[in-house]
Amino acid sequence: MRRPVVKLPRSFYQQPTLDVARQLLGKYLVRRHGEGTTVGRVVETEAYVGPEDKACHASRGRTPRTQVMFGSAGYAYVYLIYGFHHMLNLVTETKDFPAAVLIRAVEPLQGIELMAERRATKERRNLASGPGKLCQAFAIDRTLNGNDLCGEVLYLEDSGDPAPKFVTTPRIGVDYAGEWTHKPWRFLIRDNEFVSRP
DNA sequence: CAAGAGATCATCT
DNA sequence: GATGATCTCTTGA
Repeated sequence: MRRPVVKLPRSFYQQPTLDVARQLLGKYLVRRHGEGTTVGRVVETEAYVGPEDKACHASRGRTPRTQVMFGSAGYAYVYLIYGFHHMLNLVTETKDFPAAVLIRAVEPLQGIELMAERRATKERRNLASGPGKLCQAFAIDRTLNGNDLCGEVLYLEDSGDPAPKFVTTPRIGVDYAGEWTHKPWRFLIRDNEFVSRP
């Protein structure tokens, strides 16, 4: 049923972060796990771009937490926020330039029962429509921080679909970031019901 | 449906 | 010691 599997290569992540964030829309997020494989179509992303971007964690310099973002492209940056929720980011661009794309929502495609179990809900629309929700549904936590996205555990696939129509908005939850708060660096597939919010 | 509160902890000052 | 790149539940229209 599924198309030829084309795992996104490292060169994909080495592009400018805004391009990566846009091109990720419509791609498939694949998570392999002992309990089963889960797959979702990326419908919402956000770009965090470099040391100047006050919303980007790396704007406060290189720390133990942010060092993954300073590394090479094509690795996962996963951290815990609010003491509850994990966030999945994909490191982009070049070594020593700290940038990443946050995956904010996916449309569940495969392993839906497993997601429903982990999320304790059956509503397909509520399984992965938010950055914390999708990490729970896909069993993504800090143990995957620094994980190679060109490996076998967590990676993106080209869906083969044409690039979807999309819209942009300011990023969510970064009101503290001054002028950077308003950058239209959130990307979402237009009229998609699986986004975290319109 | 909108708004608000509370949950809970790794990280950095 | 403060603070989040959030989610869920409760309240009240």
